Amino acid sequence: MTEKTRRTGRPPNAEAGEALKAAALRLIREQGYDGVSISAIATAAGVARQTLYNRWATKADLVLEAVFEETARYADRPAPDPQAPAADQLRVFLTGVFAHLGRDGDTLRALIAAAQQDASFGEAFRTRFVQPREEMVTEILSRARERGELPEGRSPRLMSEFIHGAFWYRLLNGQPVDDALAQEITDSVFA
Amino acid sequence: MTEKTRRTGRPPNAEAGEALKAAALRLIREQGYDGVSISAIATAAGVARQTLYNRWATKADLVLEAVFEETARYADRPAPDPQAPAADQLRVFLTGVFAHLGRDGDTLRALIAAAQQDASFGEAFRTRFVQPREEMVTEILSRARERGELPEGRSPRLMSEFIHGAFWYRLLNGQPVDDALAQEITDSVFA
DNA sequence: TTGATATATGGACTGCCGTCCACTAATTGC
DNA sequence: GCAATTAGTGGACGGCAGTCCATATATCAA
Repeated sequence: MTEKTRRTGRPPNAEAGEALKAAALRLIREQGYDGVSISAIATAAGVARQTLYNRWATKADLVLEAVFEETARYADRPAPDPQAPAADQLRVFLTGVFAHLGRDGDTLRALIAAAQQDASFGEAFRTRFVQPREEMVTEILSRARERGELPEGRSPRLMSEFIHGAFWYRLLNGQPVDDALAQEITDSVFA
Repeated sequence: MTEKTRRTGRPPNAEAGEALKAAALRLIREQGYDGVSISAIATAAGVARQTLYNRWATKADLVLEAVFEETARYADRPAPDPQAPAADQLRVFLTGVFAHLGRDGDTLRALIAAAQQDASFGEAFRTRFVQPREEMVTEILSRARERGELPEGRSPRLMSEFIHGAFWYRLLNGQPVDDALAQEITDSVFA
């Protein structure tokens, strides 16, 4: 259904898009998400403000894409060894996620806030960011269930919601999201 | 330390404050939190914009106070019977909280978002709203622990974080926060 | 070459925010 | 009554958001 290649018209300038994403990440790390205006990003990238709007509807959409590519570049997710004990898999996974939050937690908090204020961005954020991570945990727990490592009466889906809820709650309330929490969560789920 | 009564000067017009809170709640229910500007609230209340700023630093501070008084008016919290089984206490408490979210969940989501964007409001929101509710659950679970109703190896504090995290996560991701979730959570905590 | 199509730019415009100011109004202390 | 103090009003200001537009630019199709 979708046209992969446009047949005509001036092609988008790829450099402009890359410059915008790079400028957004740089400025936000320097001045915080809310301290950076769309105008400032466009100016820093050396393009017109309208060019940014041509690509993304909001600052949040731009930043989501930039963060997404950034994490992919650093190969953020070493897939957990499916043979290891499920508790270890979960702890390793959470440790990795929490380490990322230590670097970009403020940006993620800002994106969660943006998702509450803009329904269309919220949809994109959940689809591209939230659900995949929730499913990774659900999958670890489902394998654990099959191998009898997860105590009876615990639904992988509900446990995954609990786990994500716990660190969202900590993140959004300014509490530490660290290795100790990863250990506590893991102990609690498999106890 | 704080002076309770001012000795001199024109006294604040109590009606203006009440009119602002009432107008804020009414407009937000009609048009959504982000659809209502500070100017619109002041206009609807029939006062100058500066009068609103004299009382509250941000729209979020005004709405937090209005919601707070509103829930107090409707006597939102029938204290759970401390003699009942802890599982029942928890389920009743969660059912009550979730019913409130059905009415004002959108406003609460907006306040959580505002707390991420304004550190000073975040502090007030957590102190006045989040912590008291977290402590209520912690207390129910602590009593359950003393009476041997809470399985060993489960910290009331961590369980309370899990519980609140679970419904925050649902609320912030547009998933249902209903009686079924209250039942699931209760079963899971006491299973 | 010419026309159709799509992007890039700079500028304009409205609305709101947060702040500030001059002025008026209400209250207390002397 | 009068001065000091605080609250309320209306208006101004600069900054940013989001939208729109005229114009220039780049590419494809005929």
